[in-house]
Amino acid sequence: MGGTPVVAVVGATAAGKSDLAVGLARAVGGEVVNADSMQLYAGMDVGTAKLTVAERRGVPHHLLDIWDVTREASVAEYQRLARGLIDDLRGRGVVPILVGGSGLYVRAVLDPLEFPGTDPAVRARLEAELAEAGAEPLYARLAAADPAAAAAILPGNGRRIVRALEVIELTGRPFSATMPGYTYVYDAVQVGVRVPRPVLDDRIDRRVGRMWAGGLVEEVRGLAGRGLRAGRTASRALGYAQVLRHLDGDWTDEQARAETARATRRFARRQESWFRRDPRVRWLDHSDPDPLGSAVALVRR
RNA sequence: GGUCAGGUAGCUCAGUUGGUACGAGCGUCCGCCUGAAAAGCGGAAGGUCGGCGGUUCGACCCCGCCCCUGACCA
Repeated sequence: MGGTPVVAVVGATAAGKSDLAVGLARAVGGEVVNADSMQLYAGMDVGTAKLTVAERRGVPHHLLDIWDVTREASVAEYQRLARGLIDDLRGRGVVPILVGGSGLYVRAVLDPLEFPGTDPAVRARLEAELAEAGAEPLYARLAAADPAAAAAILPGNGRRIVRALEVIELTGRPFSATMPGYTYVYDAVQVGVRVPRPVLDDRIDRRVGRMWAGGLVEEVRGLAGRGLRAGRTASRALGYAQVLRHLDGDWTDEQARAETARATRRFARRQESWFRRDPRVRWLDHSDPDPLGSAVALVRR
């Protein structure tokens, strides 16, 4: 604690986080730290609505384009990078402005989350078992080994069951299946950006339209040549997954576009429910005539 | 004007040889989320079964008329 605060701009996709962050950075002497899991990938620009250099208006942006699309994402790795960077910025008296809609990533930075290690071999073995036998037997094993974790994880969620079993096997200790309380590890303030559903849905629609007009299909085609399909995380990104299906002949261009918009709307709902839950988020009122001014006030307190 | 097909959840459609709609997918709303998180998992709310009459102990399923949609014939 102490020193410059860490600011986080959160909210659903297309709500207007990026622009607000740039304005905020210019107003309080800050630099932007990306907290969007997909903008970490180099080459994924159009589909992630990454700000162009011009749109960044001179504000340094960190943690963009640092991963190759073939690499699998990792919250733990992101946490290390982001915290290192934040310490660095604060040391220089710069206000770190974390911006992104990846809720878990934001919490991994601001809250005391500790990620137990991982082991590719163990993981692969459990995943193979999941694919072959389904979640039931794995869940039964988890229930026996760690009742508390099993109680907190739904029986059908193979993904979380596998991770829990992996942690137990690796550490010999129970898996913390529930999030810690809302406690900051830094002096921090989260600014929430949100707009009414109908407005958000409309913005999403138009944004997806702009992505298509802006060459998303070409971007994906290019990335496909650089191994996008082999990227476990990147290949599933909104827009990218759908265009890949289009390129594979499963969907028409129009279907891919419509599916992208639909999936994005659904994603935005999940983001809202994630951030809405955090009582510390200071939401900007949609009708606020001067959202930037209000955000600056929240930061300066 | 005539023939045929069809009118069941917001949408696309199942379904009951007459006995309280077993509905499904999508959408909507809500919740969960500790190394894939733009991922993954779960819950809920929605139906006068086109309208009116009739047959029947009982009709969404049978009969009649009407309305609407589509195709075809004139």
